[in-house]
Amino acid sequence: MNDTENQNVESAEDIFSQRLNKVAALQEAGINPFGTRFDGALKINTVRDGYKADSEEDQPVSIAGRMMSRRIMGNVIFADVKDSSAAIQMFVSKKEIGADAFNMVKKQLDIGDIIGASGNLFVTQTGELSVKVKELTLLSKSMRPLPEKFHGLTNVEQRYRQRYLDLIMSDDSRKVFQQRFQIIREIRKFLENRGFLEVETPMLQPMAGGAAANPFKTYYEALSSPMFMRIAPELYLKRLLVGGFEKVYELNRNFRNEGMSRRHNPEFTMMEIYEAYGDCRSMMDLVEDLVTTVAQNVFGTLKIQHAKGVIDLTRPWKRMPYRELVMEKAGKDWFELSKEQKIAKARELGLDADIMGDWDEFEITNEVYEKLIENTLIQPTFVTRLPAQLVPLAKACSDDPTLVDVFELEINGQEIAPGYSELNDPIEQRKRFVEQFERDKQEGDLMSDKIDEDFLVALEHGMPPAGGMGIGIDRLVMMLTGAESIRDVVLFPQMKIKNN
RNA sequence: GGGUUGAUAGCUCAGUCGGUAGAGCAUCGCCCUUUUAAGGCGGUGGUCCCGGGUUCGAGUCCCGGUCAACCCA
Repeated sequence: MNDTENQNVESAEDIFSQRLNKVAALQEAGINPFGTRFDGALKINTVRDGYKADSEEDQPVSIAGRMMSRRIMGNVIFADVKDSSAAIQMFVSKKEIGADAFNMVKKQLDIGDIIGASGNLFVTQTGELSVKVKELTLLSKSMRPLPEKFHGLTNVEQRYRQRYLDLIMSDDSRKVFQQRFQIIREIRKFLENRGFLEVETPMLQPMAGGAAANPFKTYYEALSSPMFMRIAPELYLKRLLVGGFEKVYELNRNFRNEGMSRRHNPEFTMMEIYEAYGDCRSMMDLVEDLVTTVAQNVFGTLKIQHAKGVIDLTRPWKRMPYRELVMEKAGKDWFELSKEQKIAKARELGLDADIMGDWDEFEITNEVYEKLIENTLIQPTFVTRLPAQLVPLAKACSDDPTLVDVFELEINGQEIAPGYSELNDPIEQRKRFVEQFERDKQEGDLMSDKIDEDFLVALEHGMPPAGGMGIGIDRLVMMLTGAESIRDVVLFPQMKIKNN
């Protein structure tokens, strides 16, 4: 076989096959292409920060990371290496490391390989801080090519399905997730400092209660019994209030068997907080304090830039009764209008009134709220005193039994957190469960086929008055990072299975 | 569930009126000791998302489907 033929055979191979050949060649040369532990590497940002420009002495460093790009200049190679903290340029010269090692780097290494390198820091003619490599160790051969270096991975679908590539290529994307987990850490720290206990309650439940949502259904073989993935931890956390835990929270996954959208993922992270002897006002104070502390600690500011403008989290946040917001939008006399007049007015306001014929009046009012008011609440706003029909698990307002003593925190036109003065009257609670049960049965909702008797028995033993609150962590992260889609703050968002 | 838009090389994208499938990056070979979206010369690489249809001929036109993004419910 002559040289030309050899070249053709080799070049006809795809990239994966070429890399298999390189792996074989490396093993032949006694080099493990999938290396082991590598000690002594500094984080690259530490290396960069530690460089002394005016020093005459050698500045030896050791780094480890992924080779992101490479420029071969004959007998010298420049390569950019990136770790979780930063990137730095390596300078590899034949003179420095010898012909064999140099040829290994030139012929057997690829962009995407994970390497360890040690050498001395210096600055190139063009002013780039670099590591003059004395020793280079292959830590893991990459068998597949990285996305294009300049544009990165822009295919949205692929960024979600192969998140690791997105994380390798996009500093912005990686930063959002680092911020997400910082936010969660700061939340835990904040609550710890205020004496809250983080608890864990069942995700696998015999009945999925605590919210109005469709659960995922599964089956427990050992008990021969259907089970549900939880839609909320609420009813278990309240049992803990009965049990004497006074300040508890849970921060973990909920599951709802509903559609996916820019704002919904079927599994999402929820935090619920309960404080005995508090009410929804103590919860408003708490969440204001919590969110501003977290924003300040993670982002160093209370002003968050969004597509629609700047959200200013500076306290105190606006508190507005629901009815006043509705009257601002739909007229002072809204609540005196008859149902027919309300429908006419709704039509006037631009809503689709044709579908409202068999609605209750509170539903028409709520349509006005949801369609015309909620998305205008960009700056943090506590919407308070909601109609009792909308919120079945809260205490009534002492001065008006048709309203409940709750809030919904709206920021950037989205509901971030609902908070309640929790219902601790077991007789009233039972009444509402029964009403709900009857209503669902009429509507043929098969999911709520029984009442949570265990929970009612717990309440009947006495639950202290309490404030409770839920925060959708994904939406909070969206709000704080300026993300427009929940898929940009969830590492592995749910996707349809793709058959090739 | 409905509407709109999209899917072409590993990645980023062109592809005209229906007539042999293109570029840049990556990759392979050669040159090159301070580059940094390095450069120069020469190659390899395609289930044009899938399945039908129209046509002498389909990446392109028509029908059905899959996946995705956005909007609406």
